[in-house]
Amino acid sequence: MEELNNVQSINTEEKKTLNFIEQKVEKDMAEGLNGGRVQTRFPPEPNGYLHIGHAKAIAIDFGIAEKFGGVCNLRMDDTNPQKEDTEYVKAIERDIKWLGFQWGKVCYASDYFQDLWDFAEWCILQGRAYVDEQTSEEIAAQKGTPTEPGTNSPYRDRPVEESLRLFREMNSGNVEPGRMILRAKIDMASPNMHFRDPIMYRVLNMEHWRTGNKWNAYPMYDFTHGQSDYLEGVTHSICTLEFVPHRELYDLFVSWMREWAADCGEKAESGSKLSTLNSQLSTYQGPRQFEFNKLNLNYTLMSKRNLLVLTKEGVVNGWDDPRMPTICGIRRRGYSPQAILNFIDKIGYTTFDALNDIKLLEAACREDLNTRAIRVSAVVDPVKLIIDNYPDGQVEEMQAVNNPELRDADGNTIMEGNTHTIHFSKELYIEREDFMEEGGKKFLRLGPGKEVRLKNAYIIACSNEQDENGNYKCIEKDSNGNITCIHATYDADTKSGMPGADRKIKGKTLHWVSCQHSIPCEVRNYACLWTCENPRDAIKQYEKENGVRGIDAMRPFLNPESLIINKNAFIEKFAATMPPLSYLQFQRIGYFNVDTTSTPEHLVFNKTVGLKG
RNA sequence: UGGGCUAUGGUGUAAUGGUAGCACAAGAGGUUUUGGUUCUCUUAGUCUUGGUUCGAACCCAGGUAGUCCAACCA
Repeated sequence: MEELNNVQSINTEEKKTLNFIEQKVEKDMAEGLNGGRVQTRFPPEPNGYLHIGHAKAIAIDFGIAEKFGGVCNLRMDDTNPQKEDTEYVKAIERDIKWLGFQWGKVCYASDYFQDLWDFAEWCILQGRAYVDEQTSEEIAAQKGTPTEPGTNSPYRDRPVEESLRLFREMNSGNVEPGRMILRAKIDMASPNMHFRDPIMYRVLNMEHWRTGNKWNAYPMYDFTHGQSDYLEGVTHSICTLEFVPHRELYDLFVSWMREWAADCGEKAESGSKLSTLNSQLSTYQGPRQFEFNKLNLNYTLMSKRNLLVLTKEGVVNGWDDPRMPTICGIRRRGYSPQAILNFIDKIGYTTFDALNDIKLLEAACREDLNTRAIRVSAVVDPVKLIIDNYPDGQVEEMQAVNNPELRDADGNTIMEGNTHTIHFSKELYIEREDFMEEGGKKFLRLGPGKEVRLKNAYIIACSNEQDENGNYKCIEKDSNGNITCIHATYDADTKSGMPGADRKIKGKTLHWVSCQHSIPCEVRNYACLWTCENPRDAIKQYEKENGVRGIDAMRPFLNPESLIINKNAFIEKFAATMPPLSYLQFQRIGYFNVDTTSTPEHLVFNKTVGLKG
């Protein structure tokens, strides 16, 4: 009985973690829909780089397939040859792999152009589609408004044969773009605007990067997506909330396609697509669309169109600029795939249009990097510290732990293979902010009369002796009063690892590097690109109020301090051996990543995120 | 002002007619050779008005607020 209870509680526990889409999938499987099969797809348009919003879609598309033993295909939604390019395909594939997902196969909407064409001809023959020869302005005017019904096109009831002839002509290359389109005959009075005789095909007379010159007329999204899902065998077609109004049309076209399969499948050559679809009619009910809320992050602009402006105008240095919300930008910034996935898991999938706090992403990042990052010492704003009583020219080698979070079963830090050598000498650099002449009681770092520990080294102290002018003897200053050098003495009995090192002191432990044994490096500090919480809305409003567009509407909200380059930092030698994209923690400062442009001659580090507090 | 969708602490999310829980953020304290980590604890919530019900965050109706839809884009 107890066992039974345990099993039950585990089951309910698991159920609790399912989001509303996963619950629907689970229910469909339990009911044996589509033969209990699950298939999803991730369908980017290859016209730009993937961003963290896509990561949310990727996580659920691939995640559901993984969770329910199905497959997820990567499908390039390439129905618009004027915007798409092969250059993006590779980047998309690379980013998905980096996130840790694996697709069943890579498909292209353009793979289905012939099927779509045949289906469209069938629709014409059924009297469900017609060629309209009006201008786009006329068509728009007839569409009505959300509050007023539209009116029928004069071409709506033209003979089927005429539509069929003109449709074929649309693909001949002899028809000017805009001259005619193929429309579905549905309902010009529908409250759903997408039902007012939607456009199925338009003439572009343009070469497609995959199909070349074979096609001159190309299908629209609404006449492609559900059909591609159906032709591929997708069961659950997951997309974002703005496609909710499309769902009815999606379902309609899928149902037409099933009719098409039933109608023409018998006569079709056996083994052909149509014949296969016909034979599957009873076991494959067809795809259904499910929608979730897309990712909105505060202080972040997500839309591809706007990101393109930022790169073109040189506001950022390319798509992989560490300030960009692109997957490649975030990767270069130093986020781990797991950090992104954990964040996505935390914000969840709902139908509420939420604005997520970027702090949650940063928290997820710290949480993951804490277990992953190699601890090193870097001094980003150096001031010289001389240990007066340390022998000139002496150098000591000490051991520093790479990652204290690497623990054995008892919770103790594993030391074996988890340390690296550091060098201690008479002249060191410490952070300027770690010394205060008048720090007060709460300032637990260095100052006259104060004692601190140098990480992995010795306890040191500054004397509070003053000269005849009342100046502290431990501080050297330039003519402007800036501190140029600090003097301290070390307690030789307190070397890290020795018994004397256990001495408790009031001061904190400071990081440091040896002047002679550290390497100058460049550290890039990042902040949000935007000064307002919701740049998308702010830009939109500014565009409206001032009649400007693009970059001019963005400028007022750009953070001038989103990138601050510091070329005065020093880092311990060990860090110079780290390859690009290594996860590091500069102790007491934050998480940093080796930039993709970093070389041993010119070390560059990107600040991923600061330590908490 | 037509239709669709949505509303739970500061933020995000759970509770699927039966004890409003979790994470982040914020605050207090302990531990600590990172003012990190970790461990305690605290603060704070069902948009509104009705209805159905023994019982409503959940179902229904109205209101309010937000959001999406009138591209030969996806």
